[in-house]
Amino acid sequence: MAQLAQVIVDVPTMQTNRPYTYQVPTRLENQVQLGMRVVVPFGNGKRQVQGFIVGLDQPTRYNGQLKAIDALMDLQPVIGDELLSLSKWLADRTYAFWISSIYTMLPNMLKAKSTRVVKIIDEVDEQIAFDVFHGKDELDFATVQSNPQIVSLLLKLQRQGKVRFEYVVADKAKAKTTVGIRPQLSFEELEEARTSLHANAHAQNRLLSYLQSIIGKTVKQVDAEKISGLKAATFNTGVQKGWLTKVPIEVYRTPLGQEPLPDDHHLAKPLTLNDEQQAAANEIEQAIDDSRSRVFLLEGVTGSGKTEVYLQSIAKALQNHKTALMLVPEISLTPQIVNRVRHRFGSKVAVLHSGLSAGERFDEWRRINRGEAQVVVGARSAIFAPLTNIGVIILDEEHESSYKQDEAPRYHAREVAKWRGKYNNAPVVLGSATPSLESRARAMKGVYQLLQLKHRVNKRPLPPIKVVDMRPEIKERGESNFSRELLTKLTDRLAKNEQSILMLNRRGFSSFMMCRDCGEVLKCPNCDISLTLHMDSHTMKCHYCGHEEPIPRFCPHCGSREIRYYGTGTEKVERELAGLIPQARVIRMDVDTTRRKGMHEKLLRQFGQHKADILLGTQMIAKGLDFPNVTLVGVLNADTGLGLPDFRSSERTFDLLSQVSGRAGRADKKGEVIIQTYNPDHYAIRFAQRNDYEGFFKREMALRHQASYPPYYFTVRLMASHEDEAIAARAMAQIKEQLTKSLMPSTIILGPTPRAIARMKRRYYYQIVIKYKQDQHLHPLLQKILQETQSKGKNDVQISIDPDPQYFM
DNA sequence: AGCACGCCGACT
DNA sequence: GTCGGCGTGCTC
Repeated sequence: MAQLAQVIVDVPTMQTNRPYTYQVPTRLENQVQLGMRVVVPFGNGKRQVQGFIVGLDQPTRYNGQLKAIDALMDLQPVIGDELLSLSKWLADRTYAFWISSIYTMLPNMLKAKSTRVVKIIDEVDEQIAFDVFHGKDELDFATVQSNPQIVSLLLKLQRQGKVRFEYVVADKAKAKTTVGIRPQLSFEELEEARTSLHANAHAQNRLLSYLQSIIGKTVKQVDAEKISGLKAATFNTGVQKGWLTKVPIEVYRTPLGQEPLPDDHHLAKPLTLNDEQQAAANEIEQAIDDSRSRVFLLEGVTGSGKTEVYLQSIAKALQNHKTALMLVPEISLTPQIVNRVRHRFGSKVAVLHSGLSAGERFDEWRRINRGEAQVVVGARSAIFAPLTNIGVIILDEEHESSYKQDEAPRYHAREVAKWRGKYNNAPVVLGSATPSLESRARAMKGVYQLLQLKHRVNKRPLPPIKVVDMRPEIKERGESNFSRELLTKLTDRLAKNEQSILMLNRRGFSSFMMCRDCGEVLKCPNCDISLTLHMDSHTMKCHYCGHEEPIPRFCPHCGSREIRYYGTGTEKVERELAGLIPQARVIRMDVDTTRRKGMHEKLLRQFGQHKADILLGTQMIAKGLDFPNVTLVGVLNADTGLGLPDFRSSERTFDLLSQVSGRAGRADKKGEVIIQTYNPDHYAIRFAQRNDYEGFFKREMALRHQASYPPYYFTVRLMASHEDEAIAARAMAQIKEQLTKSLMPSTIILGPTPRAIARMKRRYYYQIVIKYKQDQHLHPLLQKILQETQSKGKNDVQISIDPDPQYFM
């Protein structure tokens, strides 16, 4: 009986989200392996698609005629056993297509491009041959697809049997190569060739000697030229005479500034740990030794030396002949941290981040896949690095929301890390100065093991934080982003030739209403969550329960007319600053000034070289920066984030303020922090001012408990969209009915409500938020809803599901 | 996704 | 009568 293979095809729809069975042709029987890419026929006609082998020799219940695999795209599997089962789990967990989660784990280059080509097989009209086919005998269908006239013409020609549609699955995965030189003859034969040379053919004579010295080897031509001192032309002559051949040699693309460091010399030595660090490291290293899949929460204030604990844990894993994976939020994946790891572990390190080109990314991936790199540092998607035998997984800044992917598959890197930790029997270390409430709560329950670093390595106290109330400022001086106090301090730093960092909090740029007199933010009477301004309907809406009210003219709290929506931009602030302190040199860092590749690093380098006095930026400057000459940090608007319709808004504000405060006074000079706010008494700001994580945690937990939010409840968000608002709304109403019928009474269903941006890309969005403690009906029910509402075209309601959403907006 | 099949309106 | 519109259903 013929060998069978189960294949997941690259057709991301609900209907095709399952393996299809194919026959393995005899010629491929010895080569097929799980996790390889294949080209398979799929559907009517001659359509070909890329697929992945996810099973071999499993019985099939399919009664129809099986088709055969056309070709294997790989000699070695591109997904190992671990990642294969992870992909299945991921698809299930996040309600994504299996094929989508497979692609999420792989570099883009492994996604083959499938093109349709129209080939002329019989004489066609001259005019058509010229106009449509440009005189050639084939045509890329994609180039004419949008022209209905040409499309129908081609279809007509197809019916007449004059043209044929063909499919080409083209692999984009190309290794970069350089020219290599290999002697073609034996030592004696080369010697023989020497005798027939002209007496004055010195170069050829030298080439023969050189070739004799590299018998049986392949040398890059660039190196060969350097060593032998010969020119390219001489090597070409050698080829002509049959002395040598040129062969491609695979080389890795080297990202700029990431040239491999040699392993052998002056790798940075481990630093000496203090008692607290040592205690934490001991626990982690013990777990590595014992191959225990324990989760640790490493909670340490800024400057407490978490990174050194990470590095020594990685060293331990390597010592045990295992590999290590370290995740860092993209935003803090700065050369500073990367270099620290690379200087410790040299060429064992592979780095994955968004700045790499597709080719560079593919090469780093291959280095890992081949076992040439044992330490991986990267952002979110690096959690899928093809490491085997992982000894430890580290997530730095585990509370960062960027660990959650906000498009399908909507996975959280922390959850994937825990899965891989379990699979590999390896500990997972979650590190943060301000752990997420979820993680900290688990640590309190003993689900995670809490490791605390309470003291800073240099024993320096954290900089004092002053909160400035902007309400009287505005009253006395009118519109300004700068309080008198902040201006005075900035001028003072300028005089002392010290630097300052100013952060403009861009979170919450969306439109909410706040009173400039009393700081009151307009909230929903039912939900205790800010209302969002909807300009289309001229109303304030609650995105949780759907409550709606007119835009207020007076503050409902103090009656002031000074209630308006809130927000400002870095550019505006920069202009104001130029007017107030014209002599200050300012570097502005936001999405606009850092869009170009390498600009981020360049601006930071300039600031580090003191080419500016003030670094003005958005959240992107809150993390990881370490400039010894910075003695003042100012937060222009601490409270914008508080106005967001998001139950995590306080947590995020607390995190942000804690982070940015750590940027001041890193070295010997004393630092200080100014926080400007309209809500000086808000607990997130108060606790941040006192560096009191513990206090914040307790207070916030109480609020979450009271309002039934995570970590007391799990959440899922369902979204439906349609061009017709009524249809989207109706679909959601029906879904709600289904949910209410089948879910447990303790499960809370909120909505449906229109989303903050109710209309996007000409579609209307509605959402339902489900809060539950445990409900075994939920998962199967959501799967069922997805199946039933499977959209067959843009005329159908599209449903998407977001487990553990980061935002509810 | 892409393609075929199938059932209705305006044309060589 | 047929060409082609897009609703429906299937792809091992």
